[in-house]
This record gives sequence, C-alpha cells and structure tokens, in this order.
Amino acid sequence: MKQPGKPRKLEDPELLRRLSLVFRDYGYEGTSLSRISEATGLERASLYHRFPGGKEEMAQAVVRYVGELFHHEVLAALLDVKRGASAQALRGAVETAARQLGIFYEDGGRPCVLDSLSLQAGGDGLQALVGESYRAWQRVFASVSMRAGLSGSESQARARQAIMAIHGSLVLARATGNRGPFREVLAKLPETLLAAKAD
Amino acid sequence: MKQPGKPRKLEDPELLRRLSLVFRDYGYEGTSLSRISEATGLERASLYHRFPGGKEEMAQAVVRYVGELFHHEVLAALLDVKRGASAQALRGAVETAARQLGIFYEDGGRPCVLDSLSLQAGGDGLQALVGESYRAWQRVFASVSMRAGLSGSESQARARQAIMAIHGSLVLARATGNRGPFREVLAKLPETLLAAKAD
DNA sequence: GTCTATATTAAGATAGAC
DNA sequence: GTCTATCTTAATATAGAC
Repeated sequence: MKQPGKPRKLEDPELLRRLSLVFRDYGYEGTSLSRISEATGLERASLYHRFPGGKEEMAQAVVRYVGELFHHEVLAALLDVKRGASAQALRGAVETAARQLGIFYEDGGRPCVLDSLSLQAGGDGLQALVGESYRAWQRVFASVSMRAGLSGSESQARARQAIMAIHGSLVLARATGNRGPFREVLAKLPETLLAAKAD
Repeated sequence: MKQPGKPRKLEDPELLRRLSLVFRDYGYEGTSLSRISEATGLERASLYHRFPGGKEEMAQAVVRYVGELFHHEVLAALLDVKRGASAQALRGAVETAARQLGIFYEDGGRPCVLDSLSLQAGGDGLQALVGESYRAWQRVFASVSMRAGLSGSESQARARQAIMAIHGSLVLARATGNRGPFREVLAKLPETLLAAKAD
C-alpha cells in the first residue's frame, strides 16, 4: 500500500553508487553539493541527514563503497581460486579479473575514483582510506603472483607494476582520449602477474 | 632610482611558476582565486588584469608554461643528441633525462600538473592543450627509441609504456606515500626506451 | 527520511582610484 | 600594473515543518 505523503528512503547502495560517479568525474573539490543533489535526487538537507559530516564524510563513504565493490567485482575472481589449483585455472582467474577491470573502468573511458580523490583535498582521514584501498588491491595481486611460483619480492614488484600500468593508462586515456593503451595493459595482465621472468 | 609609489610588475615567468604550483597541487576546481592570490601575492583584480579570461585562461597559460619548462628541462637532453651519435651517447642522454624527470617531479613527491588538470573541469580548450602536451612528450620519447634501432610501431609502444609507467607511479606515490616505484621506473627508463626486445 | 527556507561564507568577476 | 571596494552568484551548512 503506497503512502504518497511519506517519501521513501533512497537506499544506501543506490545513494552511494550515484555519489561515487560524481566524485569520480569531478574530484573532491569539484564535487559540489548542488551536483550531488542533482545526481542523487536528494535535497542538500537530506544529504546532511545521511552524512552529518558533510562532503568529507560522503567522500569517505564512497571510498569504502568502491573498495567493497571492487573487491566483489574484480578481486573476488582471484580469491576464489582454490588452493593447489592448476596453472590454467589461475590464468583463467586473471583473465576474468582483467575482463572485470575493463567493465569497472568502462573500457578506460572513466577515471579511477581513488585517483580523482587522491589530490590534495579532503582531510587526512580520506587520504588514509585511499591509501588503504590501494594496498588491499596490491595484496591480492601479489598473492596471485606468489601462487604462480614467483618469489615474495618479485610478486610485490609484479603487483605494483600491474597497478601502475593500469593507472598510467587511465591517465593517458583521459588526457589524450586514446583507450588503446588501457586495453593493451589488460590484455597483458596475465603475463605481467604470472609469467616467469624473461630477462 | 626606486619609485615607492609605483608597484613593480610581477614578471610572467615567476607568476606562471607560482600559478603552476597551485594548479598542480589542487587541480582545476580546487584552485580558487583566493589560493592563487595568496600564492602569487597579487590581489584578484590584478590577476584579472593579467588574465582577462579568468581561471580558465590561467590554467591554459600554466599548461603552456609547464610544457615549455618540461621541454627545456627534460626533453632537451634527448633532442640534443647529434645524428649518428653512439649508442652510449644515446643511453647517456636518456639517463640525463631520467635524472631531470626525478627533479621535475620532486622525486615523486608531487603530482603531474597535466594529470591534475585532466579531470573533468575547465573548458575544451584546456583539455585540448593537455592532450597536446602528452603527444609532444610521446613524440620525443618515440624518436629516441627509433634512433636506438627499434621499429616505428615498437618505438611508439615503448614511448607509451614509459609515459604510462611514470604517471602510474606518480598516482601510486601520492596515494600511498611510497616513492620507490617512481624511482624504479626512472632507473629502468633507458632499458624501456632503448633495449632490444627480450621476449 | 525528505522537504522548504534560510543563514553564512566563499566563489568568480568588475569598476575605478593610484 | 596593482590596489581597495563592490557586485553577483554559488558554496557549505542548519532549522524546523511534514
């Protein structure tokens, strides 16, 4: 039974999803409450009701939300590989993760929200959250390289290399409009994380 | 003879240098005229006298200025190598460029202003200028690889790879505070641009 | 939980004196 | 060329009704 007089709550996941799009495209300083209000359909007062800490709290919630989303949509494929699985299974998981990365970043057409939010802006709490998201990502990538038989330090290096290449190609894509490098980086991801040293 | 009543002009290079620091650290939207006024010592009205087009014009001037600075401080070392120079000379030039890159980005401690300004903000003119700066950089890097004997398409790929790695490591450095990857990318720059294929 | 209305501060920008 | 003073709009944030 619908009650027209009682506006129903905009649920957290949808609110956070819309919030994340604004922060991703405009960065912390470029994200005004007017833009947020427009993107979410909520008036400013409602936003403060949900996030009493204002914009800073919204940004922190976005980083947490995107971190969980990334975990489920990208990293989960890598963590689901059973212990002692074959090399083929591991490679298949990395290929799945690469496909999911392509979807997550809309084929290189959109910036990484962590990148957008890591500019000098927002409080120290926000910066710390962004740093932790990157480290979580790195840990999962490195664990995959380890399972492919690479050494601990080499695995860390491969994980860093992969993450750097992804972000570098995203920077290039949004600066020059060329998404080719991003696609290439994803295509080479299995090799980057798994292949034995060539040099 | 000093004329105390006549305020002397803040010369263009120094003005642009200070402007570039603000845009680099805060991005386009985060750079308010108040911050600019504080950083340059000029009042807002004076800034509009120098840049009638306001913030957008200032940002465009910064991109042009930084482009020229980068050309002189980093790319010049690569362009100065004489035709038919030895492989050692070419490698020495790349090592010099890598050292200069370290200085230019303050050992990875500061973001790239092109990166900061490429977020969805500013007009199309600004975006176009940023894209052109990247392409100029890529052309010079690729020409170095060509002179090392690599094919045209391979040279383009190496240049892209180097630029992506630099920007990826800068993103990582500012997000996690770890400058190690940036230093490593610079150390490997000669190999990246010059070495014959290992795979 | 959401809204309208409002307060307060800071934003980008201009006019005119020196 | 730089300044003080001012304008207009948009920013963050809060109070109180529904």
